[in-house]
Amino acid sequence: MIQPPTSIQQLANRAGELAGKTIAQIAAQFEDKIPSTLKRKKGWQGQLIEKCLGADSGNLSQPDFSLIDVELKTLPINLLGKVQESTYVCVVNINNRLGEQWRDSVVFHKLRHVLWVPIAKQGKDSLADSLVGTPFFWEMSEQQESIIRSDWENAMELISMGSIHQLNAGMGEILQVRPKAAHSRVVTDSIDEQGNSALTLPRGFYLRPQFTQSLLYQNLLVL
DNA sequence: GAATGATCATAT
DNA sequence: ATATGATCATTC
Repeated sequence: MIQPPTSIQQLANRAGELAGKTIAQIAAQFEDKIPSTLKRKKGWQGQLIEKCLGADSGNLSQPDFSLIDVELKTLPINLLGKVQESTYVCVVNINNRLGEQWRDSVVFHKLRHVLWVPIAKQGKDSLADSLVGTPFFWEMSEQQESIIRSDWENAMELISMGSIHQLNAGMGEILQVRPKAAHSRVVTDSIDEQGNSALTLPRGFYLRPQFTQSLLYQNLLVL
């Protein structure tokens, strides 16, 4: 068990050690068996990096490194540096904390300061050979915040009106809302437009790949 | 090929 | 049931 980092510098040092290593090299330190595919182990890579860096928040709704308030995100890319997937941020609070302010939201706290760890897959199924790129820190700028805040407020507005059924992945310039559940029959409590209790599919907030791609380009990726 | 909706594993 | 870690797979 690696201790949680007590300073940004300490985290930066640890993260820097990962650059240029393969997943196999990193997993070897923990004697972890590498899955042949992520098909049934979708969170495996992210959790491996968490272990290396000392993330201590478990599944609490707070940034991964609790002592320094930094969130960790792995960023799947290809060898050309192209982002391959959207980035999950957190669950959408559908029937809880309605009326909360942006700066008190989980989205804001998680995205305020993020350590991105790019991971490049070599081929179609070579997890072990995947290369870790140069990790980089990102602090949300005022301009970025205004867009993300607006995306968040628009989504929360619909939900508070009981119109979550109108929410779809096409909305939101940077932050979008998509299903987040074990399968499509899962339901969670919500309210309908008449204010009555209702059931709906759980949703999550995600960052569009276009946005994380721009962050990557701004940070001179070196593999 | 990108984007949306669906899904997988695990911890609490 | 709901939070974490996400990617898969079908549709557009």
